[in-house]
Amino acid sequence: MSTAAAPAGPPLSAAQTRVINAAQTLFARHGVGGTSLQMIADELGVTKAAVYHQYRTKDEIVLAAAETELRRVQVVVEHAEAARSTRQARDRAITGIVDLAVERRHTVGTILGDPIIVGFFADHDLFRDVMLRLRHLLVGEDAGAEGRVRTAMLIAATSGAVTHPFVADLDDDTLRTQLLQLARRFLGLPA
Amino acid sequence: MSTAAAPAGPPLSAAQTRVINAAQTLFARHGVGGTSLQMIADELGVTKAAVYHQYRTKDEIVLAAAETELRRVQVVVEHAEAARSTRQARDRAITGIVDLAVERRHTVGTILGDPIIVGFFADHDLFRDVMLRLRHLLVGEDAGAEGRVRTAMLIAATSGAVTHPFVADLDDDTLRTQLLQLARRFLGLPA
DNA sequence: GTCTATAGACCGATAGAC
DNA sequence: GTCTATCGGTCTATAGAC
Repeated sequence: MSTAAAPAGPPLSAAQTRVINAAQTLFARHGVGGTSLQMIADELGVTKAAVYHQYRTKDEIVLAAAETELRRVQVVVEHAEAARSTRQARDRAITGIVDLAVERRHTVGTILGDPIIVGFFADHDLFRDVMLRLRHLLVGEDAGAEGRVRTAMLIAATSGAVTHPFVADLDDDTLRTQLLQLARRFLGLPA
Repeated sequence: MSTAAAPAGPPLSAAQTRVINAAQTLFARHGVGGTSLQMIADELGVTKAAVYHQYRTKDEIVLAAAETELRRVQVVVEHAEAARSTRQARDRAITGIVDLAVERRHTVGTILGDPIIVGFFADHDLFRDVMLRLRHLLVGEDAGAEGRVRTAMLIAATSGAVTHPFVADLDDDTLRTQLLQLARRFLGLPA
């Protein structure tokens, strides 16, 4: 359905994956700027030097953590693009991002909203590519300001609502059901 | 229409207001954890000691910055509660938060989403009070999970969408018009 | 209300042994 | 791949002069 973009970087080693997982947890809890390499090392039970063996700078860790999150969205987009009809594609896209937001409700919102990561993504080719493809799936060919605002609202609503205190005591299934239903309605789709 | 809550704290002096304004700008750009007192002092053209003369700790600055933002929402809520009909009240609420989000599109999203500020608000009485009253205005008496998710989505969509790259090149008026229209539709109101 | 100067902890990052 | 030890710099916060 479209030329698949190359992955954002080489696959992560097991040790790198552990570093990124710890970093994402801490980024969500303290923000990117409030998370130190010492905290990441402590979370893993190793020393800072061991972390520096996997990544040469903190910025590399931040970028890898952001791209790991982005790649989850990329997978959803590519699965949707492989659908047989535009109706099914849109359905897969909306279900996929809702699932992702609920599954990662304690991390996704805060990480993607962090100003440092927003800055990293501002000139990030893969980020732009994935977002454009997601928008195409959700609202079709560029519908001007209305389509852009609508997509931005849906993405912000989905990834942001899951961290709101109002929904803190809802279990994952309830949250997912409600999010999906309201997201569909927002796009003017049949429930 | 309801018992007005007391303000979150004493009014700010002119010097304190300058500190908080500088802090909010930097929080939005670098995150709360990534903003130092030195950066705030530099932004104001004074030394750190001068800033410490206004606030005794960095936490006090963070809290005051968060409460300043919260109080803007409180003003919107109280103006809406003073309406003569529930229909007018809901209209004022939705218009007010959209206006607020657009007016402060470069700060509001990142500040209210920052994990450190989310933590401050987790046990914050005024925050809870204002959010509950806002929910009551938007979706009426507690409608269970559906009403909670709906309110969380609308708040996240409004405050989060304004920072999304998709809308970066839209002028304030266009953004406000589209946001308002889509927010109304999301609540099932006539356009 | 602003300054200089400083204390003590922690920051990101590196060197080199095992 | 992990460690100890260390570098220079920045952090929050305070003391005290003007």
